[in-house]
Amino acid sequence: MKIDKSLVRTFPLFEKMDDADTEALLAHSTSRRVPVGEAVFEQGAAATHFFLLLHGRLKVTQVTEDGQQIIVRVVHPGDLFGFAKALMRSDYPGTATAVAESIALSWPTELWPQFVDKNPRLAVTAMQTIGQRLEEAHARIREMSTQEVERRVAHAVLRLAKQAGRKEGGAVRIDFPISRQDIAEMTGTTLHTVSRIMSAWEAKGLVEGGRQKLTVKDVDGLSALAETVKG
Amino acid sequence: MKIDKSLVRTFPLFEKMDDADTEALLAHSTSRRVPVGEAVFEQGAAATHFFLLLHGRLKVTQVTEDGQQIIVRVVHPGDLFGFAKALMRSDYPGTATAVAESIALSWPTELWPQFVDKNPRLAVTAMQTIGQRLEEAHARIREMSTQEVERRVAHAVLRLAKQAGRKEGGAVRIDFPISRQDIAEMTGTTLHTVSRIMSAWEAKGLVEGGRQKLTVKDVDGLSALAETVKG
DNA sequence: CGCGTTCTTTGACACATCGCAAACATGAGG
DNA sequence: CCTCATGTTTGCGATGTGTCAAAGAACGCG
Repeated sequence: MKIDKSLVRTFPLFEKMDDADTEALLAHSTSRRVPVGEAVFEQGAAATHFFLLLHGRLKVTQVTEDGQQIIVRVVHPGDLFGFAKALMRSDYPGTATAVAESIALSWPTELWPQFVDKNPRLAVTAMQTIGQRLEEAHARIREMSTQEVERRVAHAVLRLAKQAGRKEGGAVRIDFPISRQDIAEMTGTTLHTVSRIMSAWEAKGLVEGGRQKLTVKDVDGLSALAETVKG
Repeated sequence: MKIDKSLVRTFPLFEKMDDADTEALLAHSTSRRVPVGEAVFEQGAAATHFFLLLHGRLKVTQVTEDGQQIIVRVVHPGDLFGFAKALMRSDYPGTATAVAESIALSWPTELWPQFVDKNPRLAVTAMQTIGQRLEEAHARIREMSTQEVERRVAHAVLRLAKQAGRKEGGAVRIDFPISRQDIAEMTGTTLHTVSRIMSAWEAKGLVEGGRQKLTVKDVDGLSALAETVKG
């Protein structure tokens, strides 16, 4: 799979890995196409594989006991995901669903220890990733504890713009279909409130919305809003 | 230090470790007494050591850019804490402050790799711990996204009762000084709201409060409240 | 033992946000 | 090209929670 290899090479994770090792890793992988709306794995299922997203976009969601859904994170190309086993879990804590046509590589979890053994760098990266995720989670808790909805939404949108933004002139378009509902589930609010807020922003010329579309027209303006100390 | 060793032995972390290894670990450690209000380490400081709480109780806090504080977690005896380096971080993400007279063991972070090497079980436990923490963080995000304050507070109190509860007849007293402010910072609300809620609970006979004191008198009742689907 | 600090309780009020409901827009598929 | 499903906008009323303010209670310290 030549295409895979050259693509994989562009990811930070494999940057410092030599060709032989990369090859070895890929040799054991299975590539899988995931159409929009389909899940790579479901919350609670036995964690049989871990994954690397080659192309596309996924959202990882969790459902609460009483049926409400939240988006835990968005998976971008180059991200490792679903490595529950590295954390000594036997099942997936969330559901990973494609929001855009995606391609993912997968490995059986049993292979994880070998890989780590053979390539300590992988372990380090994995640790860093997990550390980052923990930090992100805490940042989100901090936000939800102390900030009003508008600022939270602003942060979320800016984050998306940074991670999945596509420059279009002075504006940045978010590169995959995302609904108000999605943003609401990422920020702990309702789609109604998100819609209202974004309408206001649109009036101010900060963003431009559309059905499952979102473009940030004034990054600085939105940043200012996100950082504003109330009062 | 015989006392340390026999105490340490009671912790799950060392349960399956043989005496020689335990001894070796302890040999490199430094024991430190932490009076109430004092910090073991501060947010942003270089992560020079990692720790094990022997006795007492700590709270780990973070301050937001605009000065608000949140409690990230409570550290109980037997817990490993401050191992930022295991996550490839060079500084501590939060501040650990004693809320009760405490004793902690510490090791230089440089020793971490050796320990892990020598005792793989430690690595596994550490991973599990981190996994748990990530999960807890997500659970908290879920709660904050979907539940009203009263349920969140109920959950927080029940968690504390489980982790730091001391049976007193049918009731469970939380075994360290905790203020309404603390609970507010754990649940993302204000001390006023917490106070109001707990007054209501007290009227219903669910809990009994006092200055920095809290006793759950009716665990089942409170649990019911925590799980209640609104409506 | 009394003083002052810290923590807690309570009231009144404002307001952000949710819930409900209905109209509207957009894009996909026949 | 029309129609239906899905996503979006908007209004209105209800209300949970934050904010401000002040009094009261508990504890530590001199």
